[in-house]
Amino acid sequence: MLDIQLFRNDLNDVAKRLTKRGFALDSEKFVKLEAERKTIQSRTQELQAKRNSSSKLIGQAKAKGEDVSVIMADIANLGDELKQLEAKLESVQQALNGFLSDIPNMPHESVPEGKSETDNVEVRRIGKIPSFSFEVKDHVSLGETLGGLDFETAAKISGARFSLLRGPLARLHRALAQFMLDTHTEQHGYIETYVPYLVNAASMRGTGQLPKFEDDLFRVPRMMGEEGEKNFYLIPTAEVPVTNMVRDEIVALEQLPMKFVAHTPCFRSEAGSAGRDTRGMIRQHQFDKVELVQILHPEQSYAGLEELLSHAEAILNKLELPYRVVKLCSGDMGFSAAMTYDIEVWLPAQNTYREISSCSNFEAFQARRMQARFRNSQGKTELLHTLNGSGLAVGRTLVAVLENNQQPDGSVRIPEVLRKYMGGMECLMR
RNA sequence: GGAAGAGUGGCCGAGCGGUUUAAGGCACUGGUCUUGAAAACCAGCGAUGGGAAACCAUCCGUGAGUUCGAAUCUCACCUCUUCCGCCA
Repeated sequence: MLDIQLFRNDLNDVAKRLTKRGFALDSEKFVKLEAERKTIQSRTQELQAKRNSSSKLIGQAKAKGEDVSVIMADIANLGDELKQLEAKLESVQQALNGFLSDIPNMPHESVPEGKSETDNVEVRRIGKIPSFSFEVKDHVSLGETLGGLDFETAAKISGARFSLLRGPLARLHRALAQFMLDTHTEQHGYIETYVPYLVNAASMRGTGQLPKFEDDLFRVPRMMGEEGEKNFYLIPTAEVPVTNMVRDEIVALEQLPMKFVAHTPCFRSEAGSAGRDTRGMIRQHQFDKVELVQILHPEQSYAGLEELLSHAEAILNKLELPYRVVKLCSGDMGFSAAMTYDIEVWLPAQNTYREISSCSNFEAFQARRMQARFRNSQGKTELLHTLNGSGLAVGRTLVAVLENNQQPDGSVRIPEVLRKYMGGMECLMR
């Protein structure tokens, strides 16, 4: 959520900056709602003040044993009017809040302008693209050759967009996650966390998945009371539970920066992705990811983003996978982000780079929704900044490892750093 | 699932219809004292919204209700603690 003060102070500027990311702000609606809010709020508060002072007078008069009927008569009808006004104010404030909740974050000044991913800017390419003297196989056929990558059984058990791993491939998947966690905790200073995979609606609102993107989520009904929040949601990323650790908290300055890493499954409905990446395990309803989250002082957030990006890159470097870093243009960024770098890994079978990590600075956008604050050096509360990035998507990393390390006979060389997690195995073969 | 108890500012904790304008303490900030520090003493110190400011409003787990007036009374729900049952 953006700061409502920005809208009050310079609506045109906000509208202009949002246009950059392809969002058309309904300025008129804001002006109207805000004017309504102001009128109703001041009238409401006026009546509340009158009620308060009259009630106090009654109390004092009664204590002295005086007659209170005159004061009582004076405010006889106040209650009804107040009740109506309070209800009205509540609904206007909700409308205003809903209006703000649907507005995406504003891109940082340095974000390149653009409409789609074709306008993204390549920052650097690292690693040498492997050349093969034979026809390269994609991970699906490599899985067939090796055995242990089974989409048919997964489809039987669950449906499309699920995968099932067996044997050494399943172990390699686990090895990747272990390796990532160990690297981030031992070398990059992150605290390992284990978090819930089912979260409430408030958490989803906090990080920006709700109210706008409910279709992307799996909702788990909860048969409980008549009222209240009856649903759990499966997390689409560990960003949600981890970032929400600071929701409704005021943390001490000394606790910053906070750096957390979590390995979790991620669940996405992939609504609207029909027909995209249907082959293989590139786009699944369920996949594992090691996620990096940083909670920071506002002045440190952009340095933090570069650092976090380098942590994700370190994994690719150690795995000897070629990749490139791309800075997303204004039109391609996610709803809550102010700046995003994507890391794309080289996939030989597709002869292209594919996203394997996305690292974003949300500035105070999520923190404002979450009321996540710290006490600054003046002792005042101030909103935190939040960052997160994949470090990395485990399934896609598995795909990249398989495809980039394939041998003419269909076997796969295991990268040096993973071997200790594979019981010393150097090669996957049938 | 059953029973009992409890949720109050950054933390602890009093308050159970009207000087609560949320006591008191801890922590924190400033000051006095001191070579410096500690201690002691003095003062300040919650959050959110509105307002240029004075100031006003809201907030005592959440939501409804009763009342001129609710932290306080009523109802529902949530969370936590203890005990019982079940269970990986």
